Amino acid sequence: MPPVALEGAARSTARRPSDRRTGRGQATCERLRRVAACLFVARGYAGVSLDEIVQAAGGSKTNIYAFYGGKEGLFVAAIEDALGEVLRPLTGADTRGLALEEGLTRLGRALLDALLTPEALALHRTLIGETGRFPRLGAAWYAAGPATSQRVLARFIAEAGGQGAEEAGGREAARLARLFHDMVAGDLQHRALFQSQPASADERADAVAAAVRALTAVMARGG
Amino acid sequence: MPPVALEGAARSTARRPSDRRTGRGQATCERLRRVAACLFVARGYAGVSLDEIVQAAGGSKTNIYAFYGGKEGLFVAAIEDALGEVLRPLTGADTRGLALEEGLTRLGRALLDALLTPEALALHRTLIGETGRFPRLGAAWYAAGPATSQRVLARFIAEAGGQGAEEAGGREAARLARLFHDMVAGDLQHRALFQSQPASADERADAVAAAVRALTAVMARGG
DNA sequence: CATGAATGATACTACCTGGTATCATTTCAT
DNA sequence: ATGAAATGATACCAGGTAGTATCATTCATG
Repeated sequence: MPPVALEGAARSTARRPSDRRTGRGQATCERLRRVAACLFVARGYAGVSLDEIVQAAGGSKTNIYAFYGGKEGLFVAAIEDALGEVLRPLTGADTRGLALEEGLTRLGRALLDALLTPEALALHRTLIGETGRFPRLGAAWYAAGPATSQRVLARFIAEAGGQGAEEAGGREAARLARLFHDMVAGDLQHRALFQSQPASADERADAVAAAVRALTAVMARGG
Repeated sequence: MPPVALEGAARSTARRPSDRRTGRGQATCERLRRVAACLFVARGYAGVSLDEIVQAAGGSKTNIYAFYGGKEGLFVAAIEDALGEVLRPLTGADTRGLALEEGLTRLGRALLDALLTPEALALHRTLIGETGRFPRLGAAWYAAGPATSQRVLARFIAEAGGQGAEEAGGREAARLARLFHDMVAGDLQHRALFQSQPASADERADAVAAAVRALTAVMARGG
């Protein structure tokens, strides 16, 4: 999946003196975005100052205002960059030809591993706090996160789902995917976000196993 | 459920010139906390200044430092106040004697109605952003939120749960409660938090119905 | 190589905010 | 009633930050 596009909003306020940009300029532009992403994700929008970003990345505030139009533009561009990375392991998982339970287990573990990464959790925290100021980012996060996960899961369920799933078409697979997604991620994600308890590998495996059993039960009985 | 106690941490930095407090003092102390709760919940810790709180609530910054020790103390006290209110409708729901599906439906709707309240969503957003600075508040939120919901659900499931549930004791009921909780709340809460789409009454009813069907399927088949 | 634009370093400006100090006013116990 | 303590209003301080301006330096292109 390509990174979600926010071009219009992000760049609208940016003053582009011209499109002739030096190679050096291009490089610092990207360096600023990368460094800003790390800092913003780790400490939130208000917790990072432009001076700090510049000091860590090189270049100068001149670049930030020329390229991104200001702090908000840089924030949007930086977060936008970071979004695509979060679910990489899930979207990259190969489940072709696997049996239902085996594939669900593999996808569930990949999902948990992706969601409970320190980076994913930090991004989640940062984003949720700024959804009011940057609604587009919130929508982009949902699209890149839960929506993407559910799509991947639904595709596999529709393929491997035997009896009940294919009858009602993709609609039913999507519903099952959402249930599975929430059963796998819900509680462990909450605990990680609020209690700072990382959830051991055993707990993750248990959660996935429980969700797999539950989903197969639902499918067998026509939930 | 009593409001979660954070006395030690919250008040530790507060300078109490003495315990003789005027009636007027007591009143403004509470007024400050109430007003601060509204503002903090709506706009986050960094988004509200002490001057603004004082201007809205009356009194003066002197009170804040005398009663709460500073901005952080006031924040903790204010959020602590707000926590108890969130799940009131769920903990107050009466499901005695109801059949399994009927009770689950009622509890599920109460849960969604509580979680998707604008105030609950705002509180969620504010808290998640400040979990790093105030870990105790994050834990308190989990205890007052998901943990409490799951306990209420588990109790009902253990009572009404017929065949499978009581065999394995409360352990199994707790597992089922967690699955149900996550199936009901997971996706709609995510969408509300990130997409600012409030989820219509129909969507809520559908989500609850799907979760109820799924849980009964799991219980019938021994998930 | 020369020139003008792009970039970098830096200083500066408003502005805001948490926290403290000051002093007038109110409250309450005696 | 009265005086000490609590409270309120206000001004002030120190620190920090987004954004702008300035000017030297570097780059790309003819």
